[in-house]
Amino acid sequence: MTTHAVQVITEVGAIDRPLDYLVPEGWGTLEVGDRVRVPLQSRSVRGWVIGWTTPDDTLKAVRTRLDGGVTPEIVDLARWAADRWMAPTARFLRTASPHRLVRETPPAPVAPPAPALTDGAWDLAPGVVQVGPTADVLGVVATAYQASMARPGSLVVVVPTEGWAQRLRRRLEQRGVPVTGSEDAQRVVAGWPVVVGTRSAVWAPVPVLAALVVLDADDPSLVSGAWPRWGATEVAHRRAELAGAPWWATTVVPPPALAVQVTRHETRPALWPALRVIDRRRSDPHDGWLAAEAVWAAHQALATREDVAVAVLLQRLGSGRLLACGRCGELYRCDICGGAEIEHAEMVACREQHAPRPAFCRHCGSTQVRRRRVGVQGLATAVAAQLAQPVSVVTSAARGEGLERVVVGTEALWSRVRRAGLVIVADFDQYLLAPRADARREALLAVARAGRVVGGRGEGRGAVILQTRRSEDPVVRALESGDINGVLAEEVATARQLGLAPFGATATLRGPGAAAAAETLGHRLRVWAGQDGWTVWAPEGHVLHDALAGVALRAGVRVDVE
DNA sequence: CGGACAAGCTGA
DNA sequence: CAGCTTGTCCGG
Repeated sequence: MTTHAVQVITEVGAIDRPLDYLVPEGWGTLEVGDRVRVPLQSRSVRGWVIGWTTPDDTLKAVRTRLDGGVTPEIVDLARWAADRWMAPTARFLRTASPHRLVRETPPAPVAPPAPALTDGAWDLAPGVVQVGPTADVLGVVATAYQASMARPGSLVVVVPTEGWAQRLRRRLEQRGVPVTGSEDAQRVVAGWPVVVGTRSAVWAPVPVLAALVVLDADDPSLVSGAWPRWGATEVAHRRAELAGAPWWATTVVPPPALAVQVTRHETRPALWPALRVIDRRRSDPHDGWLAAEAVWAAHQALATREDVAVAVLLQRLGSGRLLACGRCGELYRCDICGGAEIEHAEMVACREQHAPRPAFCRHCGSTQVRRRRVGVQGLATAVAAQLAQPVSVVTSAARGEGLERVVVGTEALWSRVRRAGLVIVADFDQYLLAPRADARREALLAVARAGRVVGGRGEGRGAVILQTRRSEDPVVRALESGDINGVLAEEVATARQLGLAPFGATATLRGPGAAAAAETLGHRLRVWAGQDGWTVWAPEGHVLHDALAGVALRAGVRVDVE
């Protein structure tokens, strides 16, 4: 059968519907997913074939056929994602399409048995596996590789960072597995047995998908930072479903939406780091930034480790402000939300202004207030003085060349420090009291990341020190025990109560037209104003979706579907 | 997105 | 009423 006309999605995102074009005589067939150049008014734009249609002599003809197309399966996936995140299909097709042109395709090797890998397989049924932070998840990859060998096609592995992808590729190569990066378009299109890459790798246009793995599925870098805010874990789930392929995901601190999908727990206390909690209400107020016990532990680590010995973590840059009682050391916290209170005129109140009140300590009644200004730079100076050691500062802005043996920084330091003898979380309360819904999860994640750097509990391993004024907090208690499931269950319960994902759906409207759109939606759904937009809530995803259908993709309104 | 075209404003 | 800006529409 000869194909005479095709439906094309163009790169012009604002159109976001297929336009029909004739296929010139003698071209043979165009396939779904092929890239083409087509005329559009006076322009010539690129696009993707997404289907066939009946020819009509009013139609214009396809100009040229281009390299670098995708598979029909990816076209389906992109259309699903466009619906899910209310964004143009072309956005996702572009993410999926090879960036460099495919010249010639080398034949892909056949996936060989790799005993050095598969002997370590965990033998898990497909699903979401909760693991401890220091677990070696190569066992999950091995399980998936074994499963992929029993089927035609490629195993695609998605990890949060490029560094992790490189290390994983090296380990797989050493075990005799033919592996390629997702950026190597030639090999991906040729159907290499294993493809490893970061977020966008979930779109890798391998000819046939045999199995899929997402490692650290809860990592925020698996969600796009820019609009549309699509998440690789959800895309992976859907892609595996569409392809009928098994998929695995690992998670250390699953958010509620992922926690309810966990099918297996491979976590135990030994996989969490050894923890020391220093309650600063009970330590000497003259100690300075680091409590005496933390200084002592730091000197121990410096004496026993050659490389980076001590990493001191502080969550935020200059902006963090906390009030504490000048007499008993109790923190000023909101009665209603538990968030940190800061000064507003003559009163103190949390960031949401729930219950402004005069400044006095709830614990001891003292009106003596100590203001604590928090910043990495100031902390670094103080730590250098306390330890009498040179200190490196690592933030997302400032990342020096070589590192001293003591490193002070924000979360950005994890990208520089892979091993350390000791991690000191200078002010764990900044996590616990952060005015955000997932503050407790972030707190757990911070310790999980620290754990990866110091190792699990055991002889000769490092430790994590938490400096806090809330040693009785359930999060601190859970981390001490090495079992966070109680806290995770609480988070799920809270999400259920508040109607957060997966028990409800929210989207944020931004841009000049957002206020008007929010006004209209307010008749049917709950709508409230946030810091930089309007949040719309519905009890179910499809209700929200139907309501937003008229708003999304309209000029002046940008919709972020969470 | 970006071109086409209509409607509105300005100056002589 | 030419010449320019601003807004709305629409593409195969």
